[in-house]
Amino acid sequence: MLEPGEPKFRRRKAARPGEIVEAAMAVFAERGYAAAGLEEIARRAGISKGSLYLYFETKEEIFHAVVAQAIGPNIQAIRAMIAAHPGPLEELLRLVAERVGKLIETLPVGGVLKMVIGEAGNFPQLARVWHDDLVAHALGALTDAIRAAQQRGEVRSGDPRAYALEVIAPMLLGVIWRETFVPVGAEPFDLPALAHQHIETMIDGLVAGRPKNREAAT
Amino acid sequence: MLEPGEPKFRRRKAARPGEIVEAAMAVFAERGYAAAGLEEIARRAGISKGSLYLYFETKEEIFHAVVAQAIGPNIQAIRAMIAAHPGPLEELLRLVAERVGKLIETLPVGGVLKMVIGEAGNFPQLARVWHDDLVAHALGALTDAIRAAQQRGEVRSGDPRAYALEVIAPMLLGVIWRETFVPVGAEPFDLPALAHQHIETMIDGLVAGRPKNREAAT
DNA sequence: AACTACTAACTTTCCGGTCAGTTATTTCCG
DNA sequence: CGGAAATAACTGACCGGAAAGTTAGTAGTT
Repeated sequence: MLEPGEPKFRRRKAARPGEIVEAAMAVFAERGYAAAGLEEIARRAGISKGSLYLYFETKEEIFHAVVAQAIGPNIQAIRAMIAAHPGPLEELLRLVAERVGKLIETLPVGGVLKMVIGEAGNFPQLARVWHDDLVAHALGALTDAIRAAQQRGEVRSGDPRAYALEVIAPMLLGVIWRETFVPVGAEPFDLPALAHQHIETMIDGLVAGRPKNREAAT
Repeated sequence: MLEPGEPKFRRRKAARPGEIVEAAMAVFAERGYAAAGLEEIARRAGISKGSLYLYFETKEEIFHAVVAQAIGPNIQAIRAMIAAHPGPLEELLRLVAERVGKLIETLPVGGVLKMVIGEAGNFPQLARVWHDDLVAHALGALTDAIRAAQQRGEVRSGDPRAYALEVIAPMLLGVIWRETFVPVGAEPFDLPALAHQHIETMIDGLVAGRPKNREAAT
């Protein structure tokens, strides 16, 4: 099991926190906060439970780090989308669909989303951070873009914030579906295809003075 | 505190199970499964912890009862909608919007939804029941209606199951929003209004050979 | 040889579950 | 009809296990 010259551990102070957060994200996503054991997080991170406490004070602090880490890259993606949206709304929506469709396929955002939803009652400050730093930004940017398009006469009237929710909801629910029901035998959704189809539907429903597509594009 | 003739408890065998399930639903919805304490459930139900075990074997059984109870009335609502859908798709969609918009305002379905999402990893059989008995029915019925409308040439081509998800997603996400982010200060959505606006948007996007609304209706 | 990242066994706390005893209610008998 | 005996709904103190958190000592590293 252990080679003679093989040390039974290595000192790698710098690399530990990242490894711990990554392992914790996986376990939290699978089990939820309460049912996630520190022993298992430590095992997956390749260290002992005691070592966790060299880098984090409590379990809750690990949880915070996981949520914070899940926010970071997404903020980047949102800023990038905002920066690229001066054109007509159609373009922005298609861009959103493509980016979001790919993001949710790759990043483990689904598991974290489940956690935040499930633990919002127990850790309100966490839900607040997630909302203020990520969700409100994303929804706000989209709302602003839709409101601007309305003022240009490009989009029908109606609550722009509600329109923004309508745009992103199927993708998010698709992620939740994948995490919740697919493991118990439900038919999965092709998320990028869903995103694409939904945006085309919404464009035909939203955009004023535009000939409707007869066929949904591939 | 206690009047002389006032008994310190009453024997009300018949009424207990319902009261327990109702109290448990509230606590589970607030705290999630693991963080919900039997002591608190008992307190809110007006009995002692020991009495819980006169009516349920384990905590998990209480949890199952809560989920089952949350499914029941919704199944009724779905069957009613299916029964009333022979007309054109527009009518069905408006009916769905109205029913769902009202259901989610009144029933505590949001809390249960949170639970099922959050605990799907720990109780797969629960997620399976929820899916098979409720979600798959609802989505399937809507998918069938959309597919039929496509065959009548009433609705554009595309994956009908994805269209069904697109239709219901904003309402569900609105409920999740209310349960997750509104308590920490997020702007709430007017759910019936959201449902109505979304259906009108989807109709304009989905239905073929139909003049588009210029204005979103009230 | 000094330093400290790291481990593993330990302590503490909490909570689901149990049970012996208590009290409201019903039944039965005088 | 009234009071005592029987019944079972109910309580609350207790138990055991699991998991968060601690620490004394070990072993890589410099």
